[in-house]
Amino acid sequence: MTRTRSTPLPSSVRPGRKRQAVTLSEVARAAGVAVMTVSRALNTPEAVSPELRARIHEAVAQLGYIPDRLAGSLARGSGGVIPVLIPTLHHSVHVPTLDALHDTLAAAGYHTMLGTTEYDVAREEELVRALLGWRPDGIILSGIDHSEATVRMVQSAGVPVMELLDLSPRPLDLNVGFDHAAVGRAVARELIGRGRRQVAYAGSMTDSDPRSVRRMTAFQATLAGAGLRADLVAHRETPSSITVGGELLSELLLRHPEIDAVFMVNDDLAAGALFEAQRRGIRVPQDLAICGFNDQDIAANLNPPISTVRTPRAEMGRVAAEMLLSSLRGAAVAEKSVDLGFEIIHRQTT
Amino acid sequence: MTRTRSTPLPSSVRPGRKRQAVTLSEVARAAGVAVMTVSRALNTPEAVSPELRARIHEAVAQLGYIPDRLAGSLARGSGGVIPVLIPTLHHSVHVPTLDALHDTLAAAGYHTMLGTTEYDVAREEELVRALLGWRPDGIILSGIDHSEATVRMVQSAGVPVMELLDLSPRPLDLNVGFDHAAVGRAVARELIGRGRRQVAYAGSMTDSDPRSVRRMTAFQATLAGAGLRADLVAHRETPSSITVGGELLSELLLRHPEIDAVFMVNDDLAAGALFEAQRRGIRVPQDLAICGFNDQDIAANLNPPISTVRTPRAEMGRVAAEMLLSSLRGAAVAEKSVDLGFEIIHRQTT
DNA sequence: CTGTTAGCGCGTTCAC
DNA sequence: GTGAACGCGCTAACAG
Repeated sequence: MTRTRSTPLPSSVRPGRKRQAVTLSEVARAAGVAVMTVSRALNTPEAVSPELRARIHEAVAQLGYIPDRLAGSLARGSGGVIPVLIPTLHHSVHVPTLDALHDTLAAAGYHTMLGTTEYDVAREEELVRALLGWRPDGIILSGIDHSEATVRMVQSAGVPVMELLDLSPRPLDLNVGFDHAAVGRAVARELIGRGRRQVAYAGSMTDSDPRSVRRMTAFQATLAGAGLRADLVAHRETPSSITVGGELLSELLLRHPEIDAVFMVNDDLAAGALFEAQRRGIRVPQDLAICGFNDQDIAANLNPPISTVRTPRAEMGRVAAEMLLSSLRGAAVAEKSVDLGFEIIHRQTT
Repeated sequence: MTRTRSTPLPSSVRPGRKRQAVTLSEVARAAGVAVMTVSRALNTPEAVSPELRARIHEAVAQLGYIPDRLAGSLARGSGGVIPVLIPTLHHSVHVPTLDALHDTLAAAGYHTMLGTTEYDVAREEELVRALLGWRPDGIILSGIDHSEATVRMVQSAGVPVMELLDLSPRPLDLNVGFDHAAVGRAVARELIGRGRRQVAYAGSMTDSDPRSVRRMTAFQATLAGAGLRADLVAHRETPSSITVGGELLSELLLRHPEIDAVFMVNDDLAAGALFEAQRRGIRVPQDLAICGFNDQDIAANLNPPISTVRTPRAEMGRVAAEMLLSSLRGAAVAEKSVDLGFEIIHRQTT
């Protein structure tokens, strides 16, 4: 019994599968060469004689052949996809990171598969399970808080794993981010240092986002350590926005009219708080200091410009992608974990 | 000659391919059933007896088996990926659209492959060629301006094609967007109707973004049609931002101090222009009317709130994904092309 | 440099 | 309800 049919069915008549694309063997037939030669002409052109190469490329163009990456990846054992799991797209904070990630990976020929966890470890686990099915060359996770199953899966996937946005004391593999607790401490100290005594905290996703929790906890601990109240807090579980910022300040003012400073943990919240203060005739920073977070475009441009914390949002993406790529190239990555830091930008609202 | 080896090599010793993941047959062996039974237990559980199903699921959990989607897709003939090509991620205007798209597709079990064209049709063509290699179930393009090769490729891919963000007189297949020329006309008429006579236009990516070109051209034509100057224009080929908005207004004021209105084609530009006007003591809207575009968070919240154009950014993503999905389910889509419209939001800057 | 052989891991088909 | 064979489209390994 032979495996080659003397008269292969034309693809249009082939039963079952709904595939119709031009295949390698059709190109081979058109060019009058073996399948393998076409494969080589496409993947390692220098290994094929110029004449054949020309004939083959002509046939490829003629037929509009597009290599099947499913088949290629299956045969090769891996195929150039890298899942990127970011927290959310309902808000644009993570866009610069995603952008840098995608840019850098795409430039190296990798395809990005997008997933959003919405700050839910169960959802992350489900996504990881599904995406690992594509036999990715690497995987990029957000944060350092994962379910046990997630950890097990990515560890046994046998590919580089990047944990992004946060710093882990014990990374699964690669890790790029900055220290969110340190942000909380630094901002608290900054506000205290400038003479504030009734210091409030306002944020969104403070329950579900572990990084947010770490910032807040450290912030409160620092206040308490300085003998100040640490319970002046308002928060929402909705994405942040200018509008929400105004509402959070109103809420704070209603419950604690005595506050003289507030850490609004995102610049859009800070902007909203600033506008609300201006509507109420509260002088900023004289009556109330406002500090934002992330150093987004809006912070520097309002009047007065808002003090904030510069975070390495794009850098994290770029550096993470580069580390993953060099790990993929087999280079031993010197630093498995890198802290990209942050910086308090003092402007006119504190 | 037989195709089955009596003693198959353990995967760890298998030469060449660097695959290590647990396979169906390993699960089958562990559960003491045939490969096909495991496949069934996973894909059509009702076709397998409860006892076997239980044994199989146990083995799956035990071994940490994750189905290989490359192999599955290859065998099945298609595999649940949908490429989404958006213009750019260097700016967050397109994020709500991408978010809605991804959300809706993910909920239906499809995986999103991300591509950014950066307003370059050659780059779009390259991306389409590469992404079509994954034998996607559908494809989502931005805009209606493509290279001939792109058109040829997507048309012969035999899958639904969505053109998003703009309206085409002759869609390749599915189409969701709104009329950008109509926006230009409407804003020009609005400004003229409010008594403005020296009406300027300022935008970014005005050369490379065809939708931007259509807005500007129609805007200018409407001014000219009303007997007004249509050459009061400033633009940049960089992404828009608050800072750039201020710079564009400065440029306009330098060259044409007589302007009494300006259409800043993005809300961040409009915000920057407003701030710049405030710094210069120019009264808005008395001395200068400012109209933005996109109705982003910032527009409604500044003081004064900025008049703008509400565009259906998230709706486009949702509707497009839903249309694609119903097309995928074989439902004949009633309307191949849908205009989601726009709305001028009059606030206090015009 | 070119062709041949033997799978990659899974689903379809058709027997039992 | 279960199993065996066969092929999806492509590439690694080995001949020639």
